[in-house]
Amino acid sequence: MPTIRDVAQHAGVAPSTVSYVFNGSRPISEETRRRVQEAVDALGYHPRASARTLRSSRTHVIALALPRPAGRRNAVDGPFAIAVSDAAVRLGYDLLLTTSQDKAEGLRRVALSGLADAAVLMAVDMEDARIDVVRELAFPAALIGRPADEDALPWTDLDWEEAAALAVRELAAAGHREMVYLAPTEEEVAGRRSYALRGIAGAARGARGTGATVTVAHAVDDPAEVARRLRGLLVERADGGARERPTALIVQHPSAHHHILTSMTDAGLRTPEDLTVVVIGAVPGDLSGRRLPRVELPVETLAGEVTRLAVTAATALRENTAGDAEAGPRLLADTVGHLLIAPALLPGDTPLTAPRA
Amino acid sequence: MPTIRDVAQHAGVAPSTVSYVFNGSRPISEETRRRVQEAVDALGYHPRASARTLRSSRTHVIALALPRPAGRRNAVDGPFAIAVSDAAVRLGYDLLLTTSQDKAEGLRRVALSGLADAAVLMAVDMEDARIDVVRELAFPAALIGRPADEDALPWTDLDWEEAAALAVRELAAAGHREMVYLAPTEEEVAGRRSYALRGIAGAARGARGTGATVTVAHAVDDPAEVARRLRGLLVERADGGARERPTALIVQHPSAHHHILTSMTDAGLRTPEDLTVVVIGAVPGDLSGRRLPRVELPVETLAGEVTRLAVTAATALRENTAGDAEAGPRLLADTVGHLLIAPALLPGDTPLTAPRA
DNA sequence: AGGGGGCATCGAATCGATTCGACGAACCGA
DNA sequence: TCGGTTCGTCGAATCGATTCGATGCCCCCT
Repeated sequence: MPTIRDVAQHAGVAPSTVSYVFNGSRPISEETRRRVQEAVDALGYHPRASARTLRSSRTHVIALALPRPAGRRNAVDGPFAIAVSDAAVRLGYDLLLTTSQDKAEGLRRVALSGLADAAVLMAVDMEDARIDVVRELAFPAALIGRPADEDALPWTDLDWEEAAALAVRELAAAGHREMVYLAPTEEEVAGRRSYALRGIAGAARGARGTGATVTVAHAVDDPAEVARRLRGLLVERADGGARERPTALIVQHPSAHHHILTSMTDAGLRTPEDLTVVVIGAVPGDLSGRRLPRVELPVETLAGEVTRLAVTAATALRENTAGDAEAGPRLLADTVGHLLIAPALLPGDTPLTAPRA
Repeated sequence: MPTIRDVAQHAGVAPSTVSYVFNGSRPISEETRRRVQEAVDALGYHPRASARTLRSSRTHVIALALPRPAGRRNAVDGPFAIAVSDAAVRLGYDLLLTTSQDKAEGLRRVALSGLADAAVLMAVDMEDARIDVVRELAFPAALIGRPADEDALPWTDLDWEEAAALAVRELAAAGHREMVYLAPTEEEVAGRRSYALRGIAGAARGARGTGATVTVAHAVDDPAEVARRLRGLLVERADGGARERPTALIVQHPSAHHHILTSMTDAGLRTPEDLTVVVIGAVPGDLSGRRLPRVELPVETLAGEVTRLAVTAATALRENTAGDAEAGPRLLADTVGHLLIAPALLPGDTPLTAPRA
């Protein structure tokens, strides 16, 4: 494998000159540039990433920290990982995928061994151990998901609260009085997953002042069990009919999106005849069955923005901490900012209007 | 950030001694080992990956080459990527995710710049440009998917042909005479995707000698269109009833798995009353609706094996080419071997037996 | 004619680990 | 007591780039 010395020799210049040709940090004459380029082509030269990194302490790699709570499979992790990778490539970075059972361990190792310039943190909890890790190490990072402490690090997220509120408001405006909010699983709520708590809060907020009532139920991964819960809420009516029968269902759990129609069929319910169904957080292009009204999760947008935020943080840290050891943590704290994506309620094949009175 | 020199100084030994403590390549006294360990803990030392790599030319990174044909979203890519990452971590490697529109470009860059020790290639076509790239560069690689040239590189795959044949045979044995094989999309067949071609071939093979007839139809991503095709094949009967009505449906397209039940509902078909449905290549735990009889795609197994193959190839190449420049390509050609996973037909909630005569 | 200032390039130091040859000490057998 | 091992450690070279100070050259202005 040829090195920069070989190229220099072949072109009749010094190695440093070849380096300048590559990264343009000093002026180079057109003639020299051409000769170097010829040598590069002739020898098939490609710079060794490790040498480059060792000297310049830049890796051109972004780490994606993907926590993997044992056994759980998440429908959105994969698309997100791929979208972040695409975004990174567009910005001239490669992506290192860090999955570890222990949420913080892999991330700490990657940061300490200098494998990446910045990190993107997925599936953020309200209080997330990884946030403490990157702050302690003064490692540039950006989050997909809105943490409780909004000023700790740059982040971007869909405005889940407004998404849920929007769905409730629109359904109320269309005449629904009783709705069911099928929220993420109880485990996710107990784990203080940001999007789960905010979605539920938004549903309550959206109902306020409309006169509509929203009952929160929790999803499970098993379609049959979802069907059973739906039946309990919508058909058998535990309260014996003291309240009106719900006419709208809002589904936030990603794994339930896939099979909600099947679960409804199992429960003996049809849409839109018996129930208007709105999906929140649908992965674009991933909707099973008929196109339901929905708020999509803007995967590409979020991935693009979070990657940009991470790169910006890395750049800011590199440029502003030269010679100032204290600047790092301070900088990460108030750098770069946040981006909350406003939800849009997309129409489906079925209307929002309430089923017959 | 402390370096190996700082640790050496703190422990009162030479840097080389610290290195030996870390990677155990020479005997170290218990006393020295303890002192070094203390210094490491006291200073919070962690070796810099780039320096390590530069000197030893080992990265402890595996690249995952994930081709992204523009616009197509694949339900299995994400789970595979995550599973390969898990497997890599278990073997002491990190995973670099390489997605590029142009299938070979990212891979070539990663190999040439020495970012990884080996590559795992996903979504392999029968003839795949990336195979030529890694062979040309003598870069250790293993494939998920069975290429036409089986001896070019190590690979592992589900035996799709046998999976389809198995499903057909079992259905025939249960009394079905006419079946529909809902295969991957026409684009995938035209692109010579390995699993698509082999599945279709297997369906034909499985029918041989059983007296059963298998009609191949192609899936599409749009559930409504799938419903229309099912109706054409199973209800409206283009041939005007010259043949018996199909009683079994085998679904191989991963995106159709999600919504096959909804599509059937739309087509006015029920299972098992009207039609026995078998799914091939289901992602474990991802089945929507009732648990249909199925051959699962052993994602964890395949990911684990392909990672092992890639690491083995890297090790073999490193150990056997010392001083022998010609050995590389030759070694990759006949090293390590293949692993074809035998399919298992898992029972669902519904039996395989034919609907009423 | 002489001095000042850019421009283009060179040479050498440097990043932080690994690895190999050498060397002192301890131990063994003859 | 002496030569030969073995064990544990050291020192120095090395991997392949980047980066900075120095330098030569040409041009322009006074």
